[in-house]
Amino acid sequence: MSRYSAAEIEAKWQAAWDTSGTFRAAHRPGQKKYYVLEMFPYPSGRIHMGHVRNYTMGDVVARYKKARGFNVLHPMGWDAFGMPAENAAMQSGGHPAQWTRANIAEMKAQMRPMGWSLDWSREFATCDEDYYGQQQALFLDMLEAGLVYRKAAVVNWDPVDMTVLANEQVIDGKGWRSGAEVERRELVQWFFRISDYSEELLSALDGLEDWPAKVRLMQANWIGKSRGLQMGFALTAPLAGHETIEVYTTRPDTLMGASFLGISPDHPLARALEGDRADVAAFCAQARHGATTAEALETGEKLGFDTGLRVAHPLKPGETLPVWIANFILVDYGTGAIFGCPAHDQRDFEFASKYGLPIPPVFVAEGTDEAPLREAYVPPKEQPVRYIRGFAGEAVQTGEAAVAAAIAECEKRGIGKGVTRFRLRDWGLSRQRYWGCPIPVVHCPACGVVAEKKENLPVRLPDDVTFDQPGNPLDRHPTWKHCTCPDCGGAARRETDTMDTFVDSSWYYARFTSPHAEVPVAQDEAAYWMNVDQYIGGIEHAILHLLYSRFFARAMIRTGHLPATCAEPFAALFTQGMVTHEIYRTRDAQGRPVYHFPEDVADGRLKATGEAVEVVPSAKMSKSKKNVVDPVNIVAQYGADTARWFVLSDSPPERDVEWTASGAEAAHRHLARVWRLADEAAQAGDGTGPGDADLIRAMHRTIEDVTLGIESFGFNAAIARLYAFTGTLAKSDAGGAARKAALRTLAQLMAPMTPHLAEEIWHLLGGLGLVAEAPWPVADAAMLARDEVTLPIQVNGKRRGEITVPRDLGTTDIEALVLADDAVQRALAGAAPKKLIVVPGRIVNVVV
RNA sequence: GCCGGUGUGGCGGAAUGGUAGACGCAGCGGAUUCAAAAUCCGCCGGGGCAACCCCCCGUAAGAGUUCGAGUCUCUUCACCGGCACCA
Repeated sequence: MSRYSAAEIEAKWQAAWDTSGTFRAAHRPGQKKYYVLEMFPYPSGRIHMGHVRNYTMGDVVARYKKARGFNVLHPMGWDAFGMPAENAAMQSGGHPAQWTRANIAEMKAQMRPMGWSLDWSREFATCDEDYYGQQQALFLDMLEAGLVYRKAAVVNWDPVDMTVLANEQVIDGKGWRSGAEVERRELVQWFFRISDYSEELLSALDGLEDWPAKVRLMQANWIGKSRGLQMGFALTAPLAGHETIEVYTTRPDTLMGASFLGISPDHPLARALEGDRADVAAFCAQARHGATTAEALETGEKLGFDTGLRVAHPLKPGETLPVWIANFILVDYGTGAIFGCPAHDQRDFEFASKYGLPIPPVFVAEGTDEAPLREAYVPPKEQPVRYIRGFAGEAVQTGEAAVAAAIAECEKRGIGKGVTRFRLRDWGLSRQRYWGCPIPVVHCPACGVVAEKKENLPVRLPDDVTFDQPGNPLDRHPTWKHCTCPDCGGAARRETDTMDTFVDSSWYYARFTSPHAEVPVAQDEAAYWMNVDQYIGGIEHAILHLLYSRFFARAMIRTGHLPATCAEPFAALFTQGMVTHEIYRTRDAQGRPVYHFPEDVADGRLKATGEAVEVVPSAKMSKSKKNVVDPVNIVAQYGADTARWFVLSDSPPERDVEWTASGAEAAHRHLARVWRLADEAAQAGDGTGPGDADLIRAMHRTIEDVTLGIESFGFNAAIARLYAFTGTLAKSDAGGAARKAALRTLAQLMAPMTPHLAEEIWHLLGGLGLVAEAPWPVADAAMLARDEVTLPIQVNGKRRGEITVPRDLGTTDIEALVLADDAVQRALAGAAPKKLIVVPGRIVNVVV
């Protein structure tokens, strides 16, 4: 009799899997494949519980699918480019490559003891020359296909990271990583033409049935499709080459309610006026400044400036509207100009009220008459309203119908055309950083922008760079950027921008199918392994990473790098919840919060001083709050199986799970109990016992439930069933043979979650080979059916008793038994039941 | 503001329209032990009752559909997430 020793068991079985190459994926054309992928990590140097949960979920799927006979691909790599490596170099010297490589080594050393069934032979880092070189090849092909272009653009400039950010990387006006207030600058930048795919990226969402509806909705909102009318308003007096002002509207049905025309301070006409008139320039400067401050955004005050210009109303001959410059109009949405319809748009209403402009209603609620408005009347588009200033369609119609009618009418009259617009903008990928994939082009004074030749790839990052000053080290490198033009051979300058790191993660899933290929993706491998059957990661990537990847897959199809079937690279997506922990806080002499690590706290007091701590409700583990538990410590204390078991139990995978010391303790206690049961069974004989049939029946029930649980991502429910079965096993008076069979099955069912313990038990009780390679147990349908069923008896829908009857007893017989039941007799009190409902095999309800 | 989601014991959470609270944590009682650790067994939503018989209440609140509602419909409230001068 010995004790459960995770440390011994886990090292042993990890070595066994390695030796037998259990998790090495090989292309086997005859076998059905299954590709499981978890979002690869940034090599920060430490794994955290979030990684443990994410990768354990993927591992459960991978191991389960393998047992079900699939040829499983379950790779791992590193999202290795990016700012933190450069920041580290700036702060403490050293080189980003060195820092990154060391982190990868350290993190891998923490990951391997977790026992995840990863094919490490496919490992790569995005900072490998091999990887980014192929990425450059992809880029060149995309450039040739017209999917990449350069333009001058007002960009979001992060003054702390000294780099450009994509719109998506600006959160509340601040850089997503640095948190610094973002500035606007005009720079020539590289862009991916993701907007070419707006319609397709939107409509294809419908086909992603195994994605969370939430994620699909978030992407649809992000793409932001709208249907409207684009039309020109003619200036009464042309100015600086402007004869008309183009306006986009989604509510052309409200055209008769227009009371002014508004343009953005950045609109070309405003800029033209700015040059001539100091008052306009002053206003525009104020409006631009105001729009970026947090205060202006919160108060949302509408500022306007009447230019004195006027435009003709296209539907009202002889009538004109004033042209205002307004701070709330965005230059880069629509045409940067609007017509204001204050009666039916709250912003326009506020604006018109402030500046005394008319507010004529276009429609009123059915059954009401025109009356002065105190706020804009904006009913849902599908609600019918009565048009009092309509010009197309019925007098009473829905907004939707009116918009369609208005577009048709305007097109007929030649005063505009229906257009579809998207909020999604092109993806700016230029970054003025060192630690990223160099953009493989050359600027030649004679030939212009020239693509690097593929045989010259990769364009390597130079090693000898310094980080002692802000800005782009590539740009100030003494020699790197000086090169010859691939076309004319003359002196030229290399592009010093590198790619946004989201590019790296937009195709890594495809590279895993052929990580060492001489081309970005080997077609036969991609054809076999793609698409990812199950992708697992955090909800925080719902928009950016997933949208970019969907675009990249399409771009790779267009450039011949992926088969046409790979447009949606992630067939199923699962977004897992976070790992949270209570926060322990005390206050220092100044009343500032001081946080404490969980291991320094016991029974609500600091171990060191005995001072009582304040317990703040659970939140995402974060270093700054010190509410973190290091997986390395947990593995050292309890073993990987305990950590794996615990992060899967307690909460449904999509929800947050709270890490508690007592929960981890309980998980470990349970695994030790299972081990003990196996150890006892191993020493028992092979005899029979009175509980054999019951135990085997319970075993089949458990196989069924656990299988369904895993299939449906109900890992917590599967684990609950395993707990229950362990309890049954412990109490069972079955003989040795049945106990051993039950425990071998238990080992198999636990193997996806606690693979090391499972191997140990499997081996101990005479299982053949590795449990990791054994086929999944199948529940015997005959064993699931009971000979007798217990039917609850309800009286008026409330449970009052139960009867146990043979499974196939007829309804009339059941009715007779029910009416004879004591509780029913009591409820009836001599009267006859109004109704008797028998749901065979389920329940009986007596209505009195 | 708009869109979406979630509300179940002290806590995390179970429950194809069919016995609400599986399983785990915490708590309580007991066995074992000289004692402890470890382990094992039992109890564990609220109220009534001498009572583990039984009765009443109970899944955020209110209404509805149904023989039967945590589950479906409507209204309200709270919390969480996403988007947000997007014309």
